[in-house]
Amino acid sequence: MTDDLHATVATRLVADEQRYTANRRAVVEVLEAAERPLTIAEILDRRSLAQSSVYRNLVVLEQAAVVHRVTSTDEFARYELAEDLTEHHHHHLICATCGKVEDFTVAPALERTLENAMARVAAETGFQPERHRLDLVGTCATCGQD
Amino acid sequence: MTDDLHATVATRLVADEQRYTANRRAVVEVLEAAERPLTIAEILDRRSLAQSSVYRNLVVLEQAAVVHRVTSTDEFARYELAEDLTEHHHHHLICATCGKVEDFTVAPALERTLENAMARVAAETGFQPERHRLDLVGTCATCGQD
DNA sequence: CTCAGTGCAAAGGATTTGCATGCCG
DNA sequence: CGGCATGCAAATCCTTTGCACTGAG
Repeated sequence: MTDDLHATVATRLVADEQRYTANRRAVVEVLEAAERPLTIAEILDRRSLAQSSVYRNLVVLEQAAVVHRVTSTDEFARYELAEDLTEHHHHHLICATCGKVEDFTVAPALERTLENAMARVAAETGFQPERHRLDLVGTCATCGQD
Repeated sequence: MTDDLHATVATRLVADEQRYTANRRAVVEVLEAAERPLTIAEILDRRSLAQSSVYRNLVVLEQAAVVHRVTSTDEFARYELAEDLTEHHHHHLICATCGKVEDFTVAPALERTLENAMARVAAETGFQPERHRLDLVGTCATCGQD
């Protein structure tokens, strides 16, 4: 599974005329090991890398559709592996207090309903939807212990 | 309707021990006139106000539940009037290319399904959902004209 | 009079970029 | 060898803050 992942990443980078360097692999490994989207600071905590390289490589990886950028309520950008590189489609629980982002999934029936709604919107407006973002914003278990 | 709006805003601010000043009213009027969430720069374009006052007043207005902060794919924060001050609950079409945010609504049945899903997640995890965020990310009509 | 709100300018902090060096192809 | 990736440090840019001033109650 892991080998598959790196092979796929390499393919996507090559398709984008980019190399799969050691630093880029390091970033992918960190995100693979994480169970939730990580901030740049969290990536740097887990691997000793130059900050600017992480920023630059995340741009490259996002452009090659390897990683996905997630926005929370705070000012930090967070990154996760693209959904089609991991097991499945998921959504986010966003803590309005601390900004932490956790993953969750919903029933397939609801997903299908969402897809239908997206298609309808595309038909009614000039907007071309690529993906949907269903997040729950609230208070995480940790911040809720007051 | 407009008078109602300002009366409600005033009430919320008073409840938060804040005044409804001319600058704050100006911000509310700008957001009321807009048909989509606006960036700080867009607010400043529409009214001649000190940048710092806009930032500070948006903090106050958000805390009083008068305005709501929306995150897009770009680095600019966007603001809109709280949903319960305007006609109805809506979602956002977010352009991945230019960051622009437009409003849209979905069928009530889908909304109810979403509410149910939220309640289930709350029961299964320690997370306390306050609201949901269903956005469609894609390409807007303008950026799609290539 | 008092104190919150305002405006200007300077500071903060995440992110980006310039440039010299290193390394893959 | 040539060119992209890297790392350090400096620059950017959205946002926040310090401070003196104004105005509402």
